[in-house]
Amino acid sequence: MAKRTNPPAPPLGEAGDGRTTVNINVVAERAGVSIATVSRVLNGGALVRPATRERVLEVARQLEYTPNASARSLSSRRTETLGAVLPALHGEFYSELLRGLDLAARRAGFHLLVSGSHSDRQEVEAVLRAFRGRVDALVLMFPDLDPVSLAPQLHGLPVVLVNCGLAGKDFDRVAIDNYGGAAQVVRHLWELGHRRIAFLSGPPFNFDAGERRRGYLDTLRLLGSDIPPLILEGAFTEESGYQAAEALLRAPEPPTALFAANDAMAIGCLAALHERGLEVPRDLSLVGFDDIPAARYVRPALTTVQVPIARLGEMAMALALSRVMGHGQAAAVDTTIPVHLLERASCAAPWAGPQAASSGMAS
Amino acid sequence: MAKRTNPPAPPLGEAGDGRTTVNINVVAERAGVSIATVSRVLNGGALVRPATRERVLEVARQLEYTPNASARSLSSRRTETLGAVLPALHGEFYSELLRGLDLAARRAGFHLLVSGSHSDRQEVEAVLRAFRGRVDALVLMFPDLDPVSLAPQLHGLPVVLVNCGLAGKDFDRVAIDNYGGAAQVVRHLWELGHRRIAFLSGPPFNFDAGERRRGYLDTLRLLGSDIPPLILEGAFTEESGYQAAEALLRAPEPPTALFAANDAMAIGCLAALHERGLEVPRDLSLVGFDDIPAARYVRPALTTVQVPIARLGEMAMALALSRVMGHGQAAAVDTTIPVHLLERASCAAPWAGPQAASSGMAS
DNA sequence: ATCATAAATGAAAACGCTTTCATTGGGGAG
DNA sequence: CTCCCCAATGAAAGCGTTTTCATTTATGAT
Repeated sequence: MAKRTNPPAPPLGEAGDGRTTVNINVVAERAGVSIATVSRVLNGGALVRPATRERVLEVARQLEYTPNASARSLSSRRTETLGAVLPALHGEFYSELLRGLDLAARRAGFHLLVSGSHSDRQEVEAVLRAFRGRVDALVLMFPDLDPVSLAPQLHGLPVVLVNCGLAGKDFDRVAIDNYGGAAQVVRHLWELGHRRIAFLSGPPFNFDAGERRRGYLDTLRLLGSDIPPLILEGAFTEESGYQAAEALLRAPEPPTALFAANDAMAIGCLAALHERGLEVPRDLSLVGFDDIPAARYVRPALTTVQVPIARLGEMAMALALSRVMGHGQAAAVDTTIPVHLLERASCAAPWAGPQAASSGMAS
Repeated sequence: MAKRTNPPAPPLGEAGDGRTTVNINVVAERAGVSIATVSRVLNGGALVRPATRERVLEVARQLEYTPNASARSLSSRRTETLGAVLPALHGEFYSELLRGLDLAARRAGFHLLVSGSHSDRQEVEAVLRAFRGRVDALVLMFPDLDPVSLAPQLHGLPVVLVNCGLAGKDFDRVAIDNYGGAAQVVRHLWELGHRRIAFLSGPPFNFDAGERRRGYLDTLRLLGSDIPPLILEGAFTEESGYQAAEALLRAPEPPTALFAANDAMAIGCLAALHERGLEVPRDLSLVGFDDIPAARYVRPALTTVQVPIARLGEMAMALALSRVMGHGQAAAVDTTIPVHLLERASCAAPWAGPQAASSGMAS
């Protein structure tokens, strides 16, 4: 508070006080050069005589000088920091995403300012505003918000959207190939001989969920299925998977395979089926999506779609960084990360044959 | 680069250019006051006439003015940002920790600058240096580094150490009650009737691992065990758990219970035992530590110690924040977060009774 | 009304850096 | 031996705030 009350102006070079922060002036004086030269040495390094450079560097090392980041960004208008605004920070998905972001950021010498736990639009806007002057670009992810409407808050910062629809032409975007992954699942089941393939969907407005559903429907049609698709509504939670399984068993003509839009729901199903004395994959083939760690531990181990989430993060960061370095503002980029099916133990050829009569299923 | 090349000085109030950043000057001019007043309105808000305040606020809103963070911190020496330097960002543990940190930070209106993936000391030092002038305090976690030796890099920033030994008197510290958790485990097994309780340890220099081991040993002694403790060396990985189980089975007098220093190893054990045709808990009682999600999914579900990791993060952040607000520099604080045993299905009374003869075990 | 006093406001000096522009010295070319 | 040019350096002007200190303007008490 009363830290700046020294009109006598502390004699620059003096470390006398013992606690005077070492700034560029001190280094300059000690090295017998101007602050401009110190700055040059520490940055681009162009146009400094080797001898001078050495001297400055030596003094800086000796004094343990570290440039003040705020001052630097104020002056240069670059923060060397990227912001990541996510719906949450914990959980398998975001954790991996973060790791990818961090990896790519550090590789480029950038820092990562994160913010999670946003429930409503208000909060997101507040954060976006607060990030002004703190970051050089943003990586945004909203499973359900409309990103374009946020544009005004962005103050012209480069933005990369992760896993969301409608990039518009203003933002770069990178997403998982949800559609393709779903297609692979359906194809796989189809090739095993399944014809009655049900789909357990995610929350209605979630982007990933929608894409996976679309993949399921399109592929079924593409394969020439003449049986109407069966879609159960889920919510990406284990609980909702459990309930869906119960509903499934009450269906007049139960399917021989179930494709759950994520692993959590698949695991919920598994529990429900197990309780009913049904066996996977004998009585029902089951596939998930995401390949969360638990998928490996359930019994039977879950066949699922492996999603390279960390790579998603890395790509997003790379895109953001390339905007920051910004050589020539090219048009918005839209990247899709491929995924692949991981066959484990929860699928088999249909028990009662492709032309399953509904009777054969009970017990 | 050539952004500042306008000697004619852009007429302040003019949005004419279309892209002139709105700063405090513009707001001041439009509101017909000095920048000092604008600053006052936007900050403490003391000593401004209500009418003036309203006018300024209105103009600011209209112009969508957001103060520049760099300038603000340069001047005020506060960044409203906290740094978290962790060994990694992904994985169950860090993910939860991060969530706690984020939660507490946002609650206080602070931002979170994170950095993970540090392999060696060099990198940590570099990050610490780079954080200067970017954060108001630090939350540090090194499972194995000696924190005190880093002090010089810290430039007098407040620091909170998470889960590490030797806080020294310079740093606050918050840790999980590893020791107490281990004690609970041993007691639980003892009460079930187990006397031959083995311990599968973590990496030698890891703090958590050491504490858990200490808890195991002390408690056994305290309970008056006359059987020498049996310690197997592990590495906190599933793989090492698997191998340990094999070693265990070759022991002359196999224990009736195994306490693994973390869940990953316990799960590895489980797999190995299962392959040998042994059944848990009939042939061996098994306990883990951490309560990772997978612990719930393995069969039998793993009895383990639940660790409130998010709370750990929250506490760390709270401590850091209280230093930043810094009313009176009290002595360093050392907090321990309690944990509790979660009984699931992997423990039972010993099969062959407390006075187990080694013969009874095979099959 | 008048003056002391307190409440509002403004001017200007930092904060620590980057970057422009001017200046200084040396070296070669003539 | 000059002259010109370029490499190396320094002076100084910002960058957008906060905060001190002085100044102006209201508020009461007399």
